[in-house]
Amino acid sequence: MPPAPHSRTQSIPLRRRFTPEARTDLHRCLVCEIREHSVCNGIDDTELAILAQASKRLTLPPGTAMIEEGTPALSFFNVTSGTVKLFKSLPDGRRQITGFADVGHFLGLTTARTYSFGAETVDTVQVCRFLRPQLETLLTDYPQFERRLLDEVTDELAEAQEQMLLLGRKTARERVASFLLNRMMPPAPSGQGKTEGRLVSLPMTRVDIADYLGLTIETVSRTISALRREQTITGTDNHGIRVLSVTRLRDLASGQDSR
Amino acid sequence: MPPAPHSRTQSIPLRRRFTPEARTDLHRCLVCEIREHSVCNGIDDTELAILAQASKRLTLPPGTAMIEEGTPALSFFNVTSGTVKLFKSLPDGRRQITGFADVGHFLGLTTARTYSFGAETVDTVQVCRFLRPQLETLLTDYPQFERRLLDEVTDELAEAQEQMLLLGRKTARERVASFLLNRMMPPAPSGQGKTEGRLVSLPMTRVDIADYLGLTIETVSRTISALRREQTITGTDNHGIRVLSVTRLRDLASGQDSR
DNA sequence: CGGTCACCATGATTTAGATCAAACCCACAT
DNA sequence: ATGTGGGTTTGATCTAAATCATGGTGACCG
Repeated sequence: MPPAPHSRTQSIPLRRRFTPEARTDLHRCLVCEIREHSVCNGIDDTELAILAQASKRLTLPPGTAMIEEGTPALSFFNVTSGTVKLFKSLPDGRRQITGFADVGHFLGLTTARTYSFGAETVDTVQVCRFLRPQLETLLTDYPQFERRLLDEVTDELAEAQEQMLLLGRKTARERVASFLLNRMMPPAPSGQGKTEGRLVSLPMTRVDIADYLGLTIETVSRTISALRREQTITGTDNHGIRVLSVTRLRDLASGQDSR
Repeated sequence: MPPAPHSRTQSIPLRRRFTPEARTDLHRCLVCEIREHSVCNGIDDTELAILAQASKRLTLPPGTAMIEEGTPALSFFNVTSGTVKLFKSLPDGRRQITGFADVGHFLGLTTARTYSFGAETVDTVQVCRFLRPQLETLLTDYPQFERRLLDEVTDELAEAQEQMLLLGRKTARERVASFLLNRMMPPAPSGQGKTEGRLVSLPMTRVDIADYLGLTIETVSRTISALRREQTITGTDNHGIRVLSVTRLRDLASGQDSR
């Protein structure tokens, strides 16, 4: 299903002169190491200048509110480093984190006038921000960009369905196991394994994990302790956990609990 | 949205020659009363023949398995009447219904080789089926079709996030109230109110509702009984419920419980 | 018309996870 | 060195919803 290149492209003034700022922006996109892992991959190398001018890079400290629930939907972001949490809240303060947007993921897409969700940085985050009208232009001018975005949203929806299964039907143990599994880093580059076990990336706090898994911090804490006790995971540091038995964790996550 | 009987339109002016079959298909799309409420709206009136030839209409009895989890993703469907349930399951049989696809909604979209979810008809359902390659063609040839689909998926994702909030953080009462609210039919066409209260469309069983809300059938049953007892809803028929106080239900759904 | 079956309601009891309550750990500021 | 505060762990108790159990209702059928 390779999306055929579409030649509907409106003549784009490529030979236009760039402001110095635009030139650095172009450079930014050219050397962007996550480009091929994001929606930006939908745009041809030769037309990166367009992309660069449509977006602006920002660096945000931990705990920055990027999107406020209910405010006008003006921006679209692409995460180039760090982790952002997306969430929805109830009037009394109960909160559900609906996902973590890591490197290469987008956020802020909506068809509504206002955002129906909030977004806040977990750690230091770099994003490229697109304003709404500029995103619209990219979508109509670059079919491959639009196609790429469609694919991303489709994947996002599949993940959301998986999370609904977790929230609606899994036990606390199964939820935590699923979570750790999902956040496992790719296997170490072979050769010298630093330590035994695969690393899990956990930049967020227990509160965030609890709000993501539909549990309380106490239950999350107890469950992680239990997994540690029974040697499924190790690591005393809260944000650095190692999976000792991936298969065991997989069994736990899908309810094949032997214990 | 009662699916009005197709009015037999007479001769349709055709510019090109179609096979007889294609001609009936074209007719089907031309008179399709839900077209403007679905992705098909992305295709121009003059090019409906393309759309008609890319799809096939099917009528399916209640309880038909349309999509089996894990099977090759070959089809894409557009619902033109009835209700389809989408779900994911765990090895031991626990099931989470991730959504109900009603008239105008699509199902079967994925970037993966196989479906990660199942789909089964709730009542008698009519769908238009597109095969994968044909869908791909439509997407690349008709940017507005693709855009429309992107918008649909984006909305779907927003709904999924709302459902995650429900599953992760709402009480049983709040879940049932939210569900009834979401499935309320549009307000009666003014004038003579048939009976008091707004009708709720519930073609599915208690088991389905429970699997959608992450509860057991007993809890769903008890909760509906309680709402009836306290005059928030009426209707003794299981599939025909009326909302007496929409505002009350809205308060319940968002946790502003006065009781 | 009596029997089977699918679906629903409701009561009694159990339990997984929430809530309540300390205490600990560690970075950092005074 | 000593508080101070955010984040975490662990234990004791409570409770919302699950589980277990029973009966009802109506559709369909030989």
